[in-house]
Amino acid sequence: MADKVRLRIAPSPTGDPHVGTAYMALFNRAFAHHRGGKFVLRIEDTDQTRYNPSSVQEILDSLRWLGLLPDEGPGLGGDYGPYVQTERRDLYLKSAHELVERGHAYRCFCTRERLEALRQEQAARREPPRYDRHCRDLSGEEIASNLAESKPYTIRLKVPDEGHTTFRDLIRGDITFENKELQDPILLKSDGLPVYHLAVVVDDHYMEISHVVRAEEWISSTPLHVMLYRFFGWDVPLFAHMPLLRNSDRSKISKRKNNTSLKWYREQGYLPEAMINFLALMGWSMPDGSEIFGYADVEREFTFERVTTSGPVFDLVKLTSINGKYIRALSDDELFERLLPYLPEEMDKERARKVAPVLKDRLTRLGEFVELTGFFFGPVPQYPADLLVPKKGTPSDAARALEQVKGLLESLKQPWTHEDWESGMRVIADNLGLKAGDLFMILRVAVTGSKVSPPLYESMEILGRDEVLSRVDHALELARKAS
RNA sequence: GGCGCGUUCGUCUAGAGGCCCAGGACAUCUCCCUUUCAAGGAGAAGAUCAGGGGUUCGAAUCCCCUACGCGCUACCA
Repeated sequence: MADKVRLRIAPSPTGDPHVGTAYMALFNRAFAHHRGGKFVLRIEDTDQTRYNPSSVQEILDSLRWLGLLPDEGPGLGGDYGPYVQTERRDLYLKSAHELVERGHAYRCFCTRERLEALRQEQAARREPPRYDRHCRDLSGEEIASNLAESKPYTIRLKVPDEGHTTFRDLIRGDITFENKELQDPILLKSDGLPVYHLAVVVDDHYMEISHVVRAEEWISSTPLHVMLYRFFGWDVPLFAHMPLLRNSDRSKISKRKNNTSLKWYREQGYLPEAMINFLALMGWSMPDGSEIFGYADVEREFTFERVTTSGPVFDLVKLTSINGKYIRALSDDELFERLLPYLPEEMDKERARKVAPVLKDRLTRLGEFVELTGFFFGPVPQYPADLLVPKKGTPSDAARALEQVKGLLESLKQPWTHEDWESGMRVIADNLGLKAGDLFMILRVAVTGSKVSPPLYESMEILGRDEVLSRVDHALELARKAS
């Protein structure tokens, strides 16, 4: 066994970059780098029907965003390329035929129609669907004549019908399958492209992958892979099957029941470091029990012994909570910088810079900033007059209060801070028989258009005297009309 | 159906025979702080460790059975 440590992720470019890809990238990369090895990206695009051309770039973009870029891969260089499977087809073709020559595989001329009919018969008889090995023992003449007629064929593995295959999983221990349970799977499709099982083994061998770390869903096909390694006469890598991320109903995580696109998380304003932290908590834990930690910690501490065997539910609520913690840990300047990509072009950036710190404790995603701060950047949103009315009061109470507040604010010159007007406000409240809180609430609604807002003092200071006064005027008018 | 992998608070998990009548985090609830909402602080509630058998002086931890969940069972990956 080569002493080099090389790990890989092998996503299919079939759609949006998947959260599961990030999950696997995290642990593969952390382990590889922990051991001073390499982390490789390989694109498994042998299914042309599901191929999506923009996908490779998006996978790369997402990995870069998360800080999980591979050392080798398409567009990244490396000595084991090409890193895209369709560019390696000759290798699979050659390998498959090599297996045929050695008697471990055979050409299958069965048509899809025959296979389909077979499946239906089996279903009708309530038998498990499996290939009947129709072409396994074709005579030399039959094969030759089929070939002469250029009948399309696939190549199938000749699975021994005796014995069993065992492999060691670094997370789960030894796993054994009876060979007779395996069908003769197709290795090479009739279009000459390999099926996953062939491609993954050939590539992992030639790319000198030392540890195959992938999702649990691959356990069932691992004996097949092990068989291939042996038939080829290659060293078998080490395997580790990570638990499968789940929907809340415990089924395998899916687009229908979860946001699986990394693009979505980025657009929503989840911080990459929060994403990593959350993903690392799925099926793994720090030896010291800490729950807020970064990629460097994972890289330093990762071991397969600490990986859980049961599939964790992907809980957006917890992710969001972690995200909030990371946002709060940002300095004001950092927060503003991070916010920039989420702000509309026409937004006043200097004002946004002042607003950001005020929002820090209230933001759970960067993408929330705009909706939470609209009143800072445009007119107050429409609100009904009775929003201004104190709990046990009337519209005319509100109007009276606003008149006095207006007078107070007008008497102040710029620049102004809340120290300038706060005591005056309390006097007004006293005079009107209002609680200070009630009066502040009237002002809050006048200034922000809502009973729920960022802190009043800071908001007013950012808005400035003139803007606040005009909003108070507007509120006063509203209250008077309603009186 | 067959095969495989799993099963500790609602969720993520700690736990590798006695430290556990099970600890932490998120969520929930209460209180404090407070001009709202948050944030922060302090508490509460929440798991007969899936169930049943063993092994052992002693089991969440080891073994067996059952149940349940999930995965695979494609010329998808």
